[in-house]
Amino acid sequence: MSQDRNTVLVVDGHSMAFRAFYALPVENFTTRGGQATNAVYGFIAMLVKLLETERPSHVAVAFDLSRHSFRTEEYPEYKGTRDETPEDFKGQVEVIEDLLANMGIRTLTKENYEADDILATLAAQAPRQGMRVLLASGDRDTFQLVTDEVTVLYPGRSASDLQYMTPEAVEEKYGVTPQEYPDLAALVGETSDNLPGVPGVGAKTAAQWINKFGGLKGILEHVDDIGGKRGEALRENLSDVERNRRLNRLVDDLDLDVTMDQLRLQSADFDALDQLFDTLEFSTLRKRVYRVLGREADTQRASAIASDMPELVMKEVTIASPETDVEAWLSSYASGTTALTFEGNGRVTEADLSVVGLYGNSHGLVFDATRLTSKQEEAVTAYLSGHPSLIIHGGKAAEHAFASRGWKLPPPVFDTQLAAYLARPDRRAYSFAEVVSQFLGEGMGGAEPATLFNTNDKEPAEHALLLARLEPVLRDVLNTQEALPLLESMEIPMQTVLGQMERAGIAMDMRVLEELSQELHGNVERARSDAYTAIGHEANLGSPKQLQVILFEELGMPKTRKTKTGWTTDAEALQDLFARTGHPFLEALLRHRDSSKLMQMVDSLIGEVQPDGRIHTTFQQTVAGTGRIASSDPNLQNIPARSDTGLRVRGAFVAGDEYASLMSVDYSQIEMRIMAHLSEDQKLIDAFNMGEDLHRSMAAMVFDVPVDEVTAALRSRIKATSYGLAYGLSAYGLSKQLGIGVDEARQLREKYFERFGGVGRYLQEVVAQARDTGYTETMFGRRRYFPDLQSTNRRVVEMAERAALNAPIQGSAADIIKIATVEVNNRLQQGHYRSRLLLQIHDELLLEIAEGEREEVEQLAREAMASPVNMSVPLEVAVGVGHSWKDAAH
DNA sequence: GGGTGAACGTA
DNA sequence: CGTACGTTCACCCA
Repeated sequence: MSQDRNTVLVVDGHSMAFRAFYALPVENFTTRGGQATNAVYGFIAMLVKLLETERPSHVAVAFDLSRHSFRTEEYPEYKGTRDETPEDFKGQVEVIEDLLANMGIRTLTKENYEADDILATLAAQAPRQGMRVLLASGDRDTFQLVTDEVTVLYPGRSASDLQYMTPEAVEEKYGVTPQEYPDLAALVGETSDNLPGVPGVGAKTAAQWINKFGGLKGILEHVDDIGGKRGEALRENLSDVERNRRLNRLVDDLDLDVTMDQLRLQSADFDALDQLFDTLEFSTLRKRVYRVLGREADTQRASAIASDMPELVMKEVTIASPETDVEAWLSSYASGTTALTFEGNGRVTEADLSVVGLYGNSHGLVFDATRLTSKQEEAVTAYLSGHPSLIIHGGKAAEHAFASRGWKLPPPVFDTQLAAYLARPDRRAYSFAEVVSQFLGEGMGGAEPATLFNTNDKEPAEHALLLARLEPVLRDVLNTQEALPLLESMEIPMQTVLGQMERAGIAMDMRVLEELSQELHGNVERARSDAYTAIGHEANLGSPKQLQVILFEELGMPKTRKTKTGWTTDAEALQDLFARTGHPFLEALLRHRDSSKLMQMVDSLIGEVQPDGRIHTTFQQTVAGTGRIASSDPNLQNIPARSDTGLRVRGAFVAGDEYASLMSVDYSQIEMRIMAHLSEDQKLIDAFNMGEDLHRSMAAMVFDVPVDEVTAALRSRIKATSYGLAYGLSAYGLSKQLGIGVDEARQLREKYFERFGGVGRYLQEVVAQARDTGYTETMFGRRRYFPDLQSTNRRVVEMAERAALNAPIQGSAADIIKIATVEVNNRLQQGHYRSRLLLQIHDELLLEIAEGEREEVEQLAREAMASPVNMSVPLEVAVGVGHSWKDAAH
């Protein structure tokens, strides 16, 4: 029986600590004694995160001994441009070494060599012992070490946000293989190492040459064949390039005086760690460190249990040729649950399918969808129409890709992408590689030794095997979160509907768009020339930097609110300046902003119209932490709805030729209703049940006046307060929003909570529970985790608190609409209506209505929308119908 | 060309 | 110093 493979994690200590040092503001990481701790904190946080997510069996941290190495011997200027090590950084490395020693983690150094050479040596050794290797380094030279067995974790935005550099990732980013990367680096140069490259040659050109001539060697052989300025520059700098290549080659055969076994995690000295953490004043990080160290035993047990499960293996992979009996393969091996992968494009407007991989019953099949015999193609068609139980990663994209070859892919029984999203909704990406890495703890190439193939042909089937192995792991995770019903009854059905909506697209009236575009171009030109006249010269009105010069230097206007880079020139600030100065430039500028923004939107919409006269957006099901759907390429969830001109854009979204009208169905105040239900605040529930205007009723309650005496001003104050609260608005924010004093805003808030005390209690409770359990939950059990609540940075904590308090509200609304969307679609299909869903805009569904179906569909939609859940307040729905989206508004 | 910040549209 | 998104532009860097 095969076990989980051992994994060794090797960290370049100096470079990762340095990254942390610059990523974390030292002001927030200083002990009372004045000792800077930002690098220590960032480094340990990064390490703990890796220990948690990757569960390596072996760990080592490599350090440079000094700046001096064999590289500086050859080239004394190596890394010569680096500034003196900052004062605050010194000493932190020693603290890190101290911590590591007491955590039971080996540190490694080698006289005359750099830490990266140690990484290279271990990366060469470990795979020979069947181990997987993770290298954490901020030095791009390590990319040359990447293989199927070796992944480099390279810091992104923050030190703990690591990119997984697999062979695929390196190739995608640089256009060359990991082995060729140092050739590229030699040509391009590395400023941080003081290694100049060929002037005028960037990564693009370098990759081009490498691919054309087959690496640096080939380039040097053909150096005279390269024309142009760049070729000349290359010839002039050959010695630099060759030197760069010598210096960036990592040494992978050092004698390190340790065996792999000595890199296993040793037992920690908790007494010593206690003392260290006390002086560092880390409390939350201490807990995380202890948890991950103490959990080591549990991990072993868990993997022991896992290895008791029947192991999925690959006995044979069939690469389809014209002679292959695909039908026989499918009936032998794909009658049970089958994992399916594909290569191609899953975007609806450019859908395309090339290679397909299947794994079922210990056997793999790979076929090129473009080269099947008609008999094989029919076999696949028949198979898919028999409702096979498929495991897929990202079913919507797969469905589009298969549709491009005329195949109808059934909804998967398990979608690992959606499952990973439900398990951890705050990750920004759910590529197959990342999900495999996170939940299987393996790199993409890291299949079982028994199933390790080196030929690329079999890769789709190997991936399908990984997919099959992923399924029970994710199923288990969702099971413990009780989120399996969310996957099966909400997300997977929703995915199918989203796919249908994407394929349907929405018809555009080009005449309206073109006319609007022309008019807006005119407006922009006029506003531009008015603006130039007002200041007597031209300028780029789209450049905040130039605007700041004009406003605050030339015109000497009072300074506005600060941003990170200067002073804001946003619309609100400009309005304010206009009110104070009345300068005509401001008026023209505001007009220009408005018109050009709209112009850009209209022009980009025109460009998005497909040959069928419709726009096909892409709905993103795994990007919003709260569970909402997002729309992109183009985003149809932010089409203007307020200003008059903006509304004319909505006038361009129309019913298609075969249809009679568009119908908009939306929930009224769904988030407030959810607040009422979840908080069980009787007064708020009463306000809804009064059946009158909600904000009016609430205002009457707060200000203690009869409903018909509520003025528009009072009503809008309460409306703003209500919505603000669901977002965690402060008294300060409320005062700004309403244009009243902070004291007055605070009084309003207090009065509000006097009347609606249950709401305040509920909101506090949500945050308290999030702090306690680490997550919030929607009405349907969708979780969102809030690790930032444990941050030492007050701002970060407060942001997390606001997000936490909003998550169950926004998330429950998202759940309800998902159920309603699926339900509307089901009823439309069961009733064999031609009318169909086109868009989902958070609390609104837009439908295309066939002639004669309007009334029945309205009835059906109303029922479906009201059905998802029984709450203590009714779900109210508003319906509008018209030729265009604008006309369908209500 | 890639990444970031400002600004702004929606719910 | 209000949540959740996506897009655009300018700007800075390499």
